[in-house]
Amino acid sequence: MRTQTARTDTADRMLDLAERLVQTRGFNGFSYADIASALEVTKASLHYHFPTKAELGRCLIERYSNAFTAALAALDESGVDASEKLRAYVDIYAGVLRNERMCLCGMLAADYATLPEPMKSAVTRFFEANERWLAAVLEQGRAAGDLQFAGPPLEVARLLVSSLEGAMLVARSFSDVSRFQSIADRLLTDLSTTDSRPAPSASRS
Amino acid sequence: MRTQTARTDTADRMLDLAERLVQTRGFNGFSYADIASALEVTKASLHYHFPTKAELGRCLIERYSNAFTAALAALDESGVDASEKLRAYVDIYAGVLRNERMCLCGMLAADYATLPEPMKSAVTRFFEANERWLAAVLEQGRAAGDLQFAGPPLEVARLLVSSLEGAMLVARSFSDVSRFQSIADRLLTDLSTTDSRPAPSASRS
DNA sequence: GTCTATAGGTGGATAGAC
DNA sequence: GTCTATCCACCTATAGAC
Repeated sequence: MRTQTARTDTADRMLDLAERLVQTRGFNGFSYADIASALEVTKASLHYHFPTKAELGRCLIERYSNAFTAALAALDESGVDASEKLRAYVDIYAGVLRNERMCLCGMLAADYATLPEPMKSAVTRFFEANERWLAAVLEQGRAAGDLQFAGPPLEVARLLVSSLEGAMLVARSFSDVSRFQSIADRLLTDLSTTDSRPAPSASRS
Repeated sequence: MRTQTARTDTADRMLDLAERLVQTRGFNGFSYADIASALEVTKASLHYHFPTKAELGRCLIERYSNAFTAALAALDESGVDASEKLRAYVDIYAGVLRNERMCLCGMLAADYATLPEPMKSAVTRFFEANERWLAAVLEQGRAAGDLQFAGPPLEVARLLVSSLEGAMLVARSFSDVSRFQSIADRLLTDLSTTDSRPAPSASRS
């Protein structure tokens, strides 16, 4: 256990700011100088904690992924049903957007071609972990009868991750969280067993 | 009418390459030097045609939006039904992704916070134009009975634009077009009147 | 662990010749 | 319309003192 050092030490404060800068401006849209001046330290001090920008980026994804994993695990332990889990999952995204940020890994997916290799694989692993968690929730929800959808849960999970990332991306450029919320609500409604959409009019062959 | 000058003049070749660079690396992920060396001209020559990077970016969005508008207008004049229009719309996106690119404006939406003002408004106008066109197609398709969905067409249009942008973004990081295609197919199926999904099991109150 | 100082390179952009 | 040459601000990164 940590003794008496500050709750947020220097490296954490650096990561906090770097994270916000990546989420708002992209990995190629900020510099060590931006962080240094905002925290009133020198660039050299930054390089002491994070020798290269690639290493800083890798640490950012690691921390972000761990926080996400922990949040999803907490949801699993909460004992709520699948549709409530999906709602809570969407709320995580909405919270990021309310801070005028894009998902860290969604932003890095845009910068993907310019990223160093360790960051690339960390980004796709983030998406895969999200998809796996969602697929499990979807499967559980369908079995329990509180969700309905056709086909493999993993396919629906991929639709959800991609659609939510895209909804954040577009909504942020309009500075309009309700654009995201409206899309997310529609996605969740389509999975709900208590919606009121018209029944399909015909089956094939 | 253009006389005997080259089919693709210098400025067009510059735009072609700049477009590809933005779509793959983002607006902050390339430089005038990248374009100059690839085309074997000097940076000064680039600055003759496009005085600033902001102006180059503005021209890129303008050209891209015009091409998109023309493609959608051609679809309108083709006389195909709404669901075929949606399929063709998705195919435009798929073609971009097959070239290992992200949608230009989707990429710029990620870079949004770092863009000069003229580029920002051009990006959101692109999204709005897409949403308007899709909303009209959706409305027409629902009236004709070959599409089904609940609520305002504009809401569904926004879901489609955001989801397709997000699906491109994520699929590109996996270098996997089938990831996009599977999501797009599912979105179209959900709008189709000839699908085979299970009927809703209950109506609210 | 933080600093000063600086290396070595690249960014966008301009002047002026041809 | 394209070139050479150059400016200067900024970039990531390092050396070495404290």
